[in-house]
Amino acid sequence: MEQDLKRAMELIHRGAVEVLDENELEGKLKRAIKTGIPLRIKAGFDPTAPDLHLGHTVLIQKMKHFQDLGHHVMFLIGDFTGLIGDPSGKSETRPPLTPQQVQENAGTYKEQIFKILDPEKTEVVFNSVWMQEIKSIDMIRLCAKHTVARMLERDDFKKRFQAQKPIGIHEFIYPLIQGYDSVAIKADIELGGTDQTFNLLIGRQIQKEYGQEPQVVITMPLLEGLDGVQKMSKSLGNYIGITESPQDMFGKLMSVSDDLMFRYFELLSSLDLNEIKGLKDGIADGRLHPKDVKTRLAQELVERFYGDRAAGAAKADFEAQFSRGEVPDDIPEFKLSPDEKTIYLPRVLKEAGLVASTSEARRLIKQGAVSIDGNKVQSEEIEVQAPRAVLKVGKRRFLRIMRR
RNA sequence: GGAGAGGUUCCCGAGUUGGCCAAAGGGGACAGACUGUAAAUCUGUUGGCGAUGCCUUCGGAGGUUCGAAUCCUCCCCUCUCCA
Repeated sequence: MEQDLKRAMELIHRGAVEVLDENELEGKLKRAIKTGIPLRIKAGFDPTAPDLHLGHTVLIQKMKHFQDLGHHVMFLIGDFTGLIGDPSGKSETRPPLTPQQVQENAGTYKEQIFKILDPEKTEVVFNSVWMQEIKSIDMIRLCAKHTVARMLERDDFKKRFQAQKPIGIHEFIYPLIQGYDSVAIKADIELGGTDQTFNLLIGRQIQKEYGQEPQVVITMPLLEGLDGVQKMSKSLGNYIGITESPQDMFGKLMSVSDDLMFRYFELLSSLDLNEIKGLKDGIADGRLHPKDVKTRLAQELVERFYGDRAAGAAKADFEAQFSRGEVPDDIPEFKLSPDEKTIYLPRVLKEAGLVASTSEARRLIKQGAVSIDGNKVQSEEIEVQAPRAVLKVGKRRFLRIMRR
């Protein structure tokens, strides 16, 4: 019993930022071990963005830990709260998703999360199920359990309030509903990113109001995106999606800064902290080259989603393209008619989707960013003699020109 | 309901005695040099168009004018104070 508890506490704490409250967690775990009744673990997700990225996996890995410890993991899809949009300053009330869309998104979610979680042990729930039924008067009673002053304690609201930015009343409802979800599913523990701390804590309070034992809140760090500063998110475009190709995943990982690489090691890899420290020291005293260490990270993560064969291939492709400057095999093609002797490059680049506009193409040509078969292109109108030629724009955009 | 401030290009933010404004500056992004597709640094680009010009942009719709982001009218939205 002591052994089990210790093991559980260790695993649960790995990577976690905060556990509120430690004693309550221990109490719940003890009870679960004693009675054999698993704890109910809640984690909520937005219904509109079923494109999971590595940032999400930090949380999903933690869910997995609980699963491994034998607890009941509930993957909550906030299809009702999704209509409000989590307050972030720019979010707005969103048009309702149709039941079909919700189901589709849920299906996509499942495909993705089951790369990590055990489908047999994961319950997927939708908060529209109980929120759809709630009566207006009950909604108002729910609102009555919180005050504006306390709502304004939330960092995001506080900042906007002080900056005189608009705050919609409906945005106050979001945390309340999220809290009510915990009541509805009788959550013992809720997991979330540190940005969710406020919402998660409201869950505790609301549960108490409804006569339940308050959930334990465990927050996980937010993974920085590729820029190394802002949190990884699709809308910022600084993400690595878990459904991206092994090549893209590998390449994006190789492009992160050395500092960020260690953050990724810490939050995403399965290496223990001592090993990571060893790598860091190795680089510091020159025994290891940072690039090799980064390669190891990229390989491990690609392997997790695609297996070692694909990871090896991704690595080989990467080195061929960037270390040796070779042209990748799998590049888009553009077919010329046999009588076309010269081509107007901006048009071709635009039609092939390598640039957004002919103006952009012209600028890039002027800047020396475009080459054909390794030779820099000087003019917009070029002759193509060989039956096939490779156009390159910047470092990673390729196009094969072929004759029909 | 009343009074005031404000809505500018991807973002922030100049510009409102009408022309010199496709619109300063910063950020981001992209490209070039240097490299390890790292960081840092330096340089350039950053509405569209087969293009020394033309077209579309400054919350929306009209109007004044040879000419409007800049002036007038109405409308929409945000914030502050008062009630």
